[in-house]
Amino acid sequence: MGRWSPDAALRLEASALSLFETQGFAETTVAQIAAGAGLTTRTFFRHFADKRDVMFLRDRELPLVVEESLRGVDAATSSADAVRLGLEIACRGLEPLHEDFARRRAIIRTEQGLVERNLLSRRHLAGAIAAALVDRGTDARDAALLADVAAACFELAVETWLEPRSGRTLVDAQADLWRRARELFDA
Amino acid sequence: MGRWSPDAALRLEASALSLFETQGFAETTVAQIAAGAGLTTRTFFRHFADKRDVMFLRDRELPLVVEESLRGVDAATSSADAVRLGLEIACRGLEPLHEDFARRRAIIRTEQGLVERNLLSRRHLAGAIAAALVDRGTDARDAALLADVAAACFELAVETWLEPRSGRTLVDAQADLWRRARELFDA
DNA sequence: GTCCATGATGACACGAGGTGACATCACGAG
DNA sequence: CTCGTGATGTCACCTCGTGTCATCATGGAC
Repeated sequence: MGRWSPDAALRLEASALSLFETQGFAETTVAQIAAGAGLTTRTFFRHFADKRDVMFLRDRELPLVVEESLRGVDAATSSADAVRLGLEIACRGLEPLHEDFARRRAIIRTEQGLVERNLLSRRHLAGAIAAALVDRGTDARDAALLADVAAACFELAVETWLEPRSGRTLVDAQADLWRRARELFDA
Repeated sequence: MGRWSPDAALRLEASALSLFETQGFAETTVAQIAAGAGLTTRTFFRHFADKRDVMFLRDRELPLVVEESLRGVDAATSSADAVRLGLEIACRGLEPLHEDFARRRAIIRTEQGLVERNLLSRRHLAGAIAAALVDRGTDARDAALLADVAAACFELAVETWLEPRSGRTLVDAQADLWRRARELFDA
């Protein structure tokens, strides 16, 4: 590997998060972020595709986790239930990160560019879900539809989960929304 | 108003579309787009927030149209059916624009930044739907969920509609997906 | 122990995106 | 005719993001 701290990306993320919180996203320069991590601008862009990307480091593995979880679900389960269960398993691992998610969410909300990037992150999640569904035999079009709905549920669940003093679990909020979706369709 | 052609934005859009098709998005400069429309770079940014935005000029009024359509639906109709019907009405107006949508979609697919921006456009649509639902008495959380699902259906319907030689109507594809979504939930 | 391949980082130059401030110029109202 | 208005042009400027090459510590080959 090399002698350099193996956590350059993490240091950059911490520096960015702190600066964005105090000065705002637009008012913060990539050079400042890099300096805060003891690195240079050029190195920042070796770890992140662009300035916004530093806010989504933690989201990179989520699609992989969900895909993995989904593969572990009994093959006899219906597509819809499989997605619900797979997502539930993945959600359990996120519960301890509540504080971190809340900080990042607060920043994301302040900038349209970050909202956009968050939507892309959500789409990557939907893509992973759809891929896993196709692998277990679901029709491609159905998989895309179901994955999109699932990603929407996930997003709204996160929103509820992060509400100050909501006291609710991510898994719980997720299950609730899933139930609600079914009711809305039956009505 | 002034003597200047009132269609500066349209000229810029046409110039951009043409250049993106021949050279690609990344290889095209805002200065080139502006020159193609007989304008300057500065003027481009008076009409569009950024370089990507020029591809979404036509999407600006869609949320308004959908919101309008949704308000016209009988108040006794269920939320889910209201959204489906409102979207169907709006879709009818888009049918003649098939060619235009296809051109833009082909370009959007080539660039992640444009895909992102397209997701934001879709979110604006969802926001408008949710707002209209809340106005007719739907619970806010249910409205957000339903609007997100509707936007997902719309997106996938557009995708099907634009498939070469699909021969399908946008309204038809939309209805089909809506039906499919219900079936997937019941399974 | 020495030498070398490797991989992360630094240094530098540069094009392009995007904005603020001020000038310009044609039109319509009076 | 004059003046206000609104869209555009001009210029300066900063930041983003990338290509390119140099640097330097590490681990393995010998």
